[in-house]
This record gives sequence, C-alpha cells and structure tokens, in this order.
Amino acid sequence: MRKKEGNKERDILEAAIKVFAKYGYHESKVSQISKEAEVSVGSIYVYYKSKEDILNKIFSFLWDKLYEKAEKIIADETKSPIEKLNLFIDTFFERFVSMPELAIVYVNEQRHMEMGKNLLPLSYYKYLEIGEQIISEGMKKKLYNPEVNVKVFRFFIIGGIRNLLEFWAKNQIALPFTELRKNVGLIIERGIGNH
Amino acid sequence: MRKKEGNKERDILEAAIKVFAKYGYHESKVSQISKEAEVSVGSIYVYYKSKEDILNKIFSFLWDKLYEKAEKIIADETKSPIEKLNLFIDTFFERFVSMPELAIVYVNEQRHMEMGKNLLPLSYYKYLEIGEQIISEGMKKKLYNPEVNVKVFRFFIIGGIRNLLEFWAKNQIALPFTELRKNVGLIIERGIGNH
Amino acid sequence: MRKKEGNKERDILEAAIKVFAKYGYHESKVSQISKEAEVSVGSIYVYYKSKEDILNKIFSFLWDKLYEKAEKIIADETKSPIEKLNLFIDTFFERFVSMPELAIVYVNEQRHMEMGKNLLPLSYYKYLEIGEQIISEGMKKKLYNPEVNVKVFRFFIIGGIRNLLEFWAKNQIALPFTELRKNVGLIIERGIGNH
Amino acid sequence: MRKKEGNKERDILEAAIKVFAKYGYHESKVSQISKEAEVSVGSIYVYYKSKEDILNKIFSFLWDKLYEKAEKIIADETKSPIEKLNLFIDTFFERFVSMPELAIVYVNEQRHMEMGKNLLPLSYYKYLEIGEQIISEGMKKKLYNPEVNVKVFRFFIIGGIRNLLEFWAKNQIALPFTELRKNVGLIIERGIGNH
DNA sequence: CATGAATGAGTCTTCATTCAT
DNA sequence: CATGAATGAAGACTCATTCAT
Repeated sequence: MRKKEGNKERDILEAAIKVFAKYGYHESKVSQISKEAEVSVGSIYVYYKSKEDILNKIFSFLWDKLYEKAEKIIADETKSPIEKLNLFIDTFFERFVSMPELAIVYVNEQRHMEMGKNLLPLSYYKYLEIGEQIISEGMKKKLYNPEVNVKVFRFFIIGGIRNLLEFWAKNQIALPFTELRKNVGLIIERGIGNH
Repeated sequence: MRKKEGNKERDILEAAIKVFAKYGYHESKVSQISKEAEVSVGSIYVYYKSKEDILNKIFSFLWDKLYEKAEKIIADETKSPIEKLNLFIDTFFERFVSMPELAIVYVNEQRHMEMGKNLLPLSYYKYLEIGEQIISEGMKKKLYNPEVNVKVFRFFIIGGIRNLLEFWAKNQIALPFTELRKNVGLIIERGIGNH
Repeated sequence: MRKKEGNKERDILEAAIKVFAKYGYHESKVSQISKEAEVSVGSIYVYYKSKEDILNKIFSFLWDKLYEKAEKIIADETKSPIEKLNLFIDTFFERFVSMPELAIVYVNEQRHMEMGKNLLPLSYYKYLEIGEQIISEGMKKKLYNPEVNVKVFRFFIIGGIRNLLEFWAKNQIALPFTELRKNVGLIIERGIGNH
Repeated sequence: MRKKEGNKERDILEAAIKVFAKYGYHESKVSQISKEAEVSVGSIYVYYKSKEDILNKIFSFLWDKLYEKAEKIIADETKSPIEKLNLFIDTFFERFVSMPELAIVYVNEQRHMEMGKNLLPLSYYKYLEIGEQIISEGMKKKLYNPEVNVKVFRFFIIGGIRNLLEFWAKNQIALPFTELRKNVGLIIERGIGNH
C-alpha cells in the first residue's frame, strides 16, 4: 500500500518537535530534522515555507487543540469557576502527556516567538483570554482573594506551571504526573501557608 | 590606554545585556554589541573569549551577587524561615530593579545555557540550594502545608517569579514593583483562595 | 545535481593545487580556490571539511599513487637494487610531469604539514620505507659505498630531488626533463656508487 | 647598569628565530615573539617595520655573514677549486652550529620569501654566485665530470644540504655534525668528480 | 511530489599594527 | 624609547534555501 498522503507533513512536525526539544530552535539544523523524519531536506520545503514556519506550525498544533477544549469548558454552565479553572489546568497538562518534548519546545521557544516579529497563533491569545475570563468569573463571585491582582496571578500561575512542566518533561519518572497536578492545585488554591 | 578611562569590560557587559534582551542571544550580533558599547569589535575580544563567554559572564554577574546576599540571609539567626523566604525573594527582585534588561536575559537565555554544554556559574547552584534550605527549615517548623511537595513548590515559585519578572521588565509602568512584590507574597503564602 | 556533470570534487582539488602553488597555502584564500574551480565557496565545503582538509587530500592524491607504484617496483624480483632505485626515482619524477604545480605544493607545503599536528598520509611513510628498503638491498649486495651513511644519503637525495623539482616546475623550458633525470642519475650513482 | 642599547633589537631577532622555527612564520604571532624576547609588542615595532621585516632581517643576518666569508674563500689564490668548494660548504654548515633554529627557519621560510614579492637580501644572490664561480673554476680545470650540468648540480647540492640541515637541526644528537659533513663531502666529490 | 547538490549571504573571530600615555 | 589596550580589515566557515533532475 502506498504511504498515506499527509503523513509526511506530520512526520516532519513531530521530528522537528523532537529536534527542537533536544537542541533548541537555533541550534537545530534543518538537515537534522530531515534525518529524524527520514525525509529529504527538499521535502521539508514542500510542506513548510521555512524553518521558522515549522516552529509556527508547532505552536498552532499546540494551541489550536487547547483552545478548542477551553471553549467547551467555559461554555459549560453547570460548573463553578473553581471547577472550570481546575479543568482548564487539567487540559493544559494533558496536552503534553503523550508528547513531553512538546512541553520543552513550548517552554524554550515560545518566548523567542513572542520577542520576534512573528505572532503566535490566534488560538494562543484566545486561549489566554478564556483563562482570564474564568478567573474574572471567580472574582465576581468572591471566590478569590480580592487583594490579589488578576494579571499578576495569571502570569504567576502560567510561569509556575511552565517551569514545572519543563521539570516534569525532563524527569517524568521522578515526578508522577498526578502528584504534580495535585500540588499545583494546592498551591493555587491555598498557597503554601499552613492554615 | 589609548582612549576612555571608563571600564570597558563593564561597558561591554552592559551593552550585551541590552542587546541580548532586545534580540535574544542567537539573533544578537557581536557587531551590535560593539556599537551599543561604543567600542570596536576587536575590543570585545580583548575582554571576552567569545560571544558565548559574554553570556557566561552575564550570568556570573547576575548570580554571584545574589548568592552573596543569600548567604547573609540564611545565616541570620534572628529571623524566622518565613521572614527569610521573604527576604530571599526580595533580594531576587531587587537585583533587577536597576537593570530590567537583565531580567529578560535571565528569563530567555538561562534555559539555553542549561541545555547546552555550558554550566551555569557555581553561585547559581549554591543560590538555589540556599533557597531550598530556607524552605526546608520552614517545613521542619511546620510553617508550611505538609501536603505540598517541596520540589514542586520550588519549581513552581521560581517559574512564577520568572514569568512575572519578564512581564514587569517589559511593562514597568503598568505594574508597579511594590504591587508586584506584595502579590507574590500573598500568592505564596495563601494561594488565591479566599479563606 | 543542479549543474555541471563533471567531477566537482576533483575540480576543486586541481584548482587548489594551482592556487596553493602560486600563492602558498597560507596566502591562498578559499574564495580564490572557488573562483579557480568555477564553483561557489559553499561547494568547497560540501566536498572538503576545511581548507586544511584540501591540503591533506592533495597529499593523499600525491602519495597514494606513488606508493602503489613503488610497491610493484620493489616486488619485482628480476631487477637489481640499482635498477629498482632508478625506477623508483623515475616514477617519482613522472608523478609531476602532467602537473608541475603539484611539485611546487609538495616542495612548499609538505614541511608545514610535518611541523603541524597533521600527519601526512600513511602512503607517504610507506613510500619512504620502500625507498629505504631498496637502498638497504643495494648495501647488502655491496653495490654502494659502505662509507656512506644510508640515512644521510636518503635525506640528501630527497632534498636534492625536491629542490630540482621545484626549479624544473618553475622553469620547464629552461631545463628539459630528460636532462634533469639523466643528471640526477649521474650524481646519485657516482655519489653513492662503490667504484 | 643600564641595559646595553641594541640588545633589544638582537633579542627580538633571536626570539623570532626561535618562534618561527617552532611554529612556522604564518602560525607565529607577534605577541609570541614579544613574550619570547621579554619585550612589549610595541617595542618590536620600534625596531622592525613589520612582522615580515623581521623575517627579512633574519635572512640578512644569515646571508650577510656567509657572503662575507665566501668572498674571502674565493679570493684565496692558494687553494684549488675543490678545496674552495669544501671550505664553502664548511662555512655554510658552520653558520648553523650555534643556532640550529636558524636552519629550520632557512629551510621552511626561504621559499615563501622567494615566492612572494619580497626579495631576499642581496648577499644571498651574491653568495650563490660565488658558489657557481667556484664550480665553474673546477669545470674549467676539468676537475668535474663534464657530463654533469652545473645548474642541475647546484640545485641538487643545495637541496640536499638544505634537507640534511633540517634533519640535523631537529636531531642533533642522532647525527653528529662531523659525520654529516663527511658524508656530504663524499657524495658531492664522487658524484661530481671526474674519475 | 521528491531529492540533495549547489549556493552565497552573513558571522564570528583573529591578529598585525597603531598611538596615547 | 617603551608600553599594551584598542582597532578593524580580512577570511574561514555555516546553513537555510533553491531548483534541475
């Protein structure tokens, strides 16, 4: 049977994730990706406009699906803001379970994207917006400490999770996913204090 | 000396921090640094072995001082672990007040360093160790929630602060430093929950 | 392939021989070689690891073939040591007839190779060994003056030939090859001969 | 006591000979020479126009003295051409006895000089001329084999000696100078002699 | 579509030389 | 004269991208 069309494009994407995760975007060579994907260098340029385009597509790949799920979470009227926030964070973590390298790429390269002239995919910004909405809902319902600045909180949470994610991606055995998730919940809800 | 009485080595370091902050290490050109420092390209190589060496020195510059201060904090027997942690975090933030670009470089490039073959300066690892010790002290004295995994907590805090730092560095006016600091304290101690 | 059907690797080698012969290794620029070979600079690095690698390959090109021929000469049981030495020297000279620039490169750059960290090709050392063996055979058969130190003789001969070779390569018309060869024979035979 | 004037110029020259001998002209750095001479880099440029100028002066230093002696040899009417040639070669070898590194520089760098735009010192060309005159005298007096082409002979001898010189400079113990000299005499006399 | 040899613009780095002190 | 920090021109090498096959 002839190899299914479309596989090659995906193969390249996954190979790139692996290579970028290992060496970082700038230190990764297109030829390495072609080797990892078992594809010729030329083929990469059939499916992607440039090396940078691959990175862009990786982020679309990451955020499009997350945004899709987040939309469903916020629309669910049966859940409280606190439950929603929990689900929101759950989906985020789950995105990486089957692809830890994606976490590394996210952590290492997203900032580079944000700095450069390249916009991140729209879905990323929409995803963040949903996150803020969930927290705002909680604020309105007095579920959260009113002293806490929402923006600061959001950045703190994202940064904290991002960093943990990286640690987990590199040390999957040392830190079981469930423990990770539980602790994040604890810290967010109650901080570290022994109330 | 042929020109300038200033500290050329320091000028170059500061110029590099600015340029790296703006474009990222890999997109920064040595010639840009030389222009920013108002120094010839050749002069850079009088004081630094290579472009990478400059980055190394930036991290020494960052962590050596922090480690020095952290040592004093932990040695102070008159303070409780909670006070120590607060001071510890204070000094960290203060490191960047007079040099916000250093925060950007720290946030963007430290991971690249950790990935590559280059070790970070020893002071960095020692600094982290002190941080862990302070938390451990607090744990022993039952000041912290025993359910929280220290390692997870450490990574979470560092990541959260790191991310906030970056936001602050890019939007100093939007987010007053004092507000930033106060919120971090709140979140760490009490989480977001409205107890 | 995108252009040319010729052997680009060989073209580059020959171009490099010409350029090195004219300017010397250190004064030769890779860009000059690329021009001489009518090839882009990048192409040179497709076939050779570095400028130095080209020089290495030139010496392999020179000595591999010579060694091959020398092996046949020494194995020939029908010839006397004196005949063998003559043939040995003949093949050496002939190596350069169609490529006088190679003689210049040999004369000028081989010493630099010997001084540096780069080994010459194995074939070179083996070739020399065969030369010594031939002379040793002659010694055993009392064909040569026992007063002459073989090592000194070998160095003398090699140096003498090397120098003549250079003169000839630069002044091919002024000194016919046959005359050159005949004279070398005379000097060697009578210089070393056991009269 | 104040250091004698003029020492510095000579110190630099001797240091340069050592450094050039060890690394070759192109791989030698001016700063290495300054270190070897225990002199500042700037001082070198007080006494020499450029790095190349140092090499030029080395060759003057080598050939001027040799030429001086050669002039006396050829003028001596009491000696036969054969005796003169012997003396001529003696002085050449002796030039290097107290400074083997000079031999290495001569062997390795003189060709580079001959290739480039730089002329060798006049004394060099005059020295060669005297050598040819001595041989011509011998030819006229039928002392040498008329079949031998003088030019070829000259180049052969010079090349042979040059090569031996290098070997000796690098292995002074393995090859006693007297043995070296005796063998050269044997080869030359019998090689060129009219038996 | 697939290939991979060919390309050359773009950078880091070196080091001989200068010149203010 | 002596110094050595400062200079910048020059060159080796890389690698994303192209395109003839």
